[in-house]
Amino acid sequence: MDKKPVIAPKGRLQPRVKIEDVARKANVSPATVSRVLNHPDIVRPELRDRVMRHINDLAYTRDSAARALKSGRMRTVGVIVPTLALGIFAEGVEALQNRLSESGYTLFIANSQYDQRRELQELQSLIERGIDGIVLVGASHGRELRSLIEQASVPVITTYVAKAGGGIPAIGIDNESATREMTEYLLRLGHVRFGAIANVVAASNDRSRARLEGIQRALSDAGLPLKPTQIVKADYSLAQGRSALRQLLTDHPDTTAVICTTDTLAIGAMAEARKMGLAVPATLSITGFDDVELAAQMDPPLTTVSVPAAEIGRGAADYLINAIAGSPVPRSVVLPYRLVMRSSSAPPRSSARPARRGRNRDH
Amino acid sequence: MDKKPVIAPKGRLQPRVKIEDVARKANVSPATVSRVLNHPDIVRPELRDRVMRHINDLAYTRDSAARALKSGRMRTVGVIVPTLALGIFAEGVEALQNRLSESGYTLFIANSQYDQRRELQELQSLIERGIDGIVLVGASHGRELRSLIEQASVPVITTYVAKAGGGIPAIGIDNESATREMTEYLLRLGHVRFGAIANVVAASNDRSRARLEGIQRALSDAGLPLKPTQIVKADYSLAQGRSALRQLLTDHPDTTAVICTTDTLAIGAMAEARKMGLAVPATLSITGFDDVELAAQMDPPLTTVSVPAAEIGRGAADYLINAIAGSPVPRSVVLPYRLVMRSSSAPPRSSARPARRGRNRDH
DNA sequence: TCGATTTCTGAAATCGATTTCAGACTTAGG
DNA sequence: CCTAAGTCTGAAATCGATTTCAGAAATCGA
Repeated sequence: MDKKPVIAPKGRLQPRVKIEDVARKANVSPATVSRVLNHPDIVRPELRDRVMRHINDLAYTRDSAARALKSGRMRTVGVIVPTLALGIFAEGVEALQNRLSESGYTLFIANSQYDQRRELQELQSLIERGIDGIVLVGASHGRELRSLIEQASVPVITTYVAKAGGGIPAIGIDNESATREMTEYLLRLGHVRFGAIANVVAASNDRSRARLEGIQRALSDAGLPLKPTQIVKADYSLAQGRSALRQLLTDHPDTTAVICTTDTLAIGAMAEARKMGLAVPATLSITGFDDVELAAQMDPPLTTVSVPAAEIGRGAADYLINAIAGSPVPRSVVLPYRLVMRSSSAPPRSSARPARRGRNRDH
Repeated sequence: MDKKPVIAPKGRLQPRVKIEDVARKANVSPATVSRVLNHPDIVRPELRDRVMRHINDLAYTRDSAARALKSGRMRTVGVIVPTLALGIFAEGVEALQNRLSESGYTLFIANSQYDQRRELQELQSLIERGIDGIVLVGASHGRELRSLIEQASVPVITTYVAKAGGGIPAIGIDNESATREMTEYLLRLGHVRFGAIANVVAASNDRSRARLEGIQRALSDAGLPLKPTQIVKADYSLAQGRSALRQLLTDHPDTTAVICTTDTLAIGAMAEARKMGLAVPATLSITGFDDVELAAQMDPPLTTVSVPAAEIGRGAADYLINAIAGSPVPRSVVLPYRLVMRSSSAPPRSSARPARRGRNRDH
């Protein structure tokens, strides 16, 4: 009664259909079957159809290991993101996968939890798997990682940043410039007393660090440099946004504008502001970064910076596909971000100097 | 001046270090090197160390394609999710990847956009890649897909549901039971006039369909079956939650409780309720499903069902690792969900019959 | 010291698909 | 009708690591 198929202990139970089986059935050589599959145009149509029928009949699929061995190409790309919990990374990965899939590539995924050591391990494992290309996130990558990539001579691109060191090409936005612009916008509205909430705790989060620098630079240039207590460092979470705002307003009750380096922090800050009875934007302007789906639905809708995550993912895919094929590729791609002015920001109630025009609220 | 390394056009530029190179350097045969790597214990220690040194010197890593070809094992698992945009799937995938990585497996990822045809294509592609196991989502899978899996005799598990047809094992929660409980809770609070907002538009979203059925069943059992106009079908988005609520209240202005099949819809509904000047929960109770991070931070915090996504991901990984190794595996695993009573739900203002006790608000 | 075990190591076959090379067949031109 | 050019197809080598099988070396007992 050996009816129930035992789970194959070593090799497969029903020996896989091989190219030779198809060849025999179709009365041709394995070479011809291979040609039908790989270069259909060089096989006589009627023969091609006949072989095709048998391929379908037997439900034959090529063994990718054998294929990869012979061709040296795995048709596989790997991506290492800090985490998938952030919608912005998930969106990028999804776009990346979709574009790769269209070109017959399959995507390995790994996550580093913002830990450079883990990133290195995962990369090692991916390289051993013979990936043809690798997508990273951010600009902070250790020397070891770079030399590993170089040694493996695998095309690489890093994402979500405008440039990265070590000769690694990048595709993304200029984070510093984005917050600089955002800050300048708030300055133009008439704000003078700022606070910043930044998730710069994780060592490898260069993006948020760049964003914080953008804020600082703009304010320094305006002659209003931030004091350390005007900057609250946080981890990434909504709850941290809440506590950060509370702390900020404890130290500086007269703050009129709070710039956050992520929407999550900003949303947390807004929730806390509401709880503290502060009207947004009347008494407090709050801005975020990322433009997550929820940002537009907040009450009031959140002023933020929109990051073209899907475009980044697609761009990274295209870059690698070209690089793998040996086509020329750009050094780096800087994508435009978009400042999205919504109603969580407005001129301060009692502006030091009156806003330039009467109803210059937003937009 | 051929200094700048041209991107390898066909094969690798610097020919990969092979096992034979190591063998030659160490003055042994390739077989010995292989043994050092795979069965170190059967090689004389001093020889083993010598070979090891050369392996490190040459930075040799095995070609995984050749290895997979010979052994028939890729040490690779694939997952197909509807989308990564939903935090709940992203969280599950992350946990899945982490657990797999610990066991030396690498994860292929693909997404179906709730399209069964795409799911089938991606699966086909994954199977051709020789994956050792596959993780799916949900219970609606076409016959074709099931026969493909059977034919490939690849271990499979489906996630986020308590059971699936076609002999596919599952790990997840009982969605129908969860909404049934949620509905019964609202009934106990004294609600009589219900509305449901369900994202059942996508053909393959069996989870939300099960959730809707749970609501319907509970209300039928209570003698309050939902009329078709009391059910608003939506796609998955916050904006749809808004418009759904508006439509629901247009048709049934006296509704006191709205049950949504996802938090996103519920959050949209809450936003719209606020805009319409309806107090939540005083005049309208709203509940969600998923317990996304934001749910607890809403104002008022959202009553919802918590789904153990990370546990599902880990469980799926463990299942496959065992199944691949030939170890015995459970038929299915039903994980507990958790009803999280927060303040978006309360007894109706003018309950048909008074709530059983005076201050039976929630929890 | 010699033969019998036991322990290690190496030669060679193998996994399955791809591709070169050359041969067989078809078609066109004279 | 025959040769030349062109079109297809098949035999066999190849990719790199693993593993069987058998032989060489080392160990042990007598």
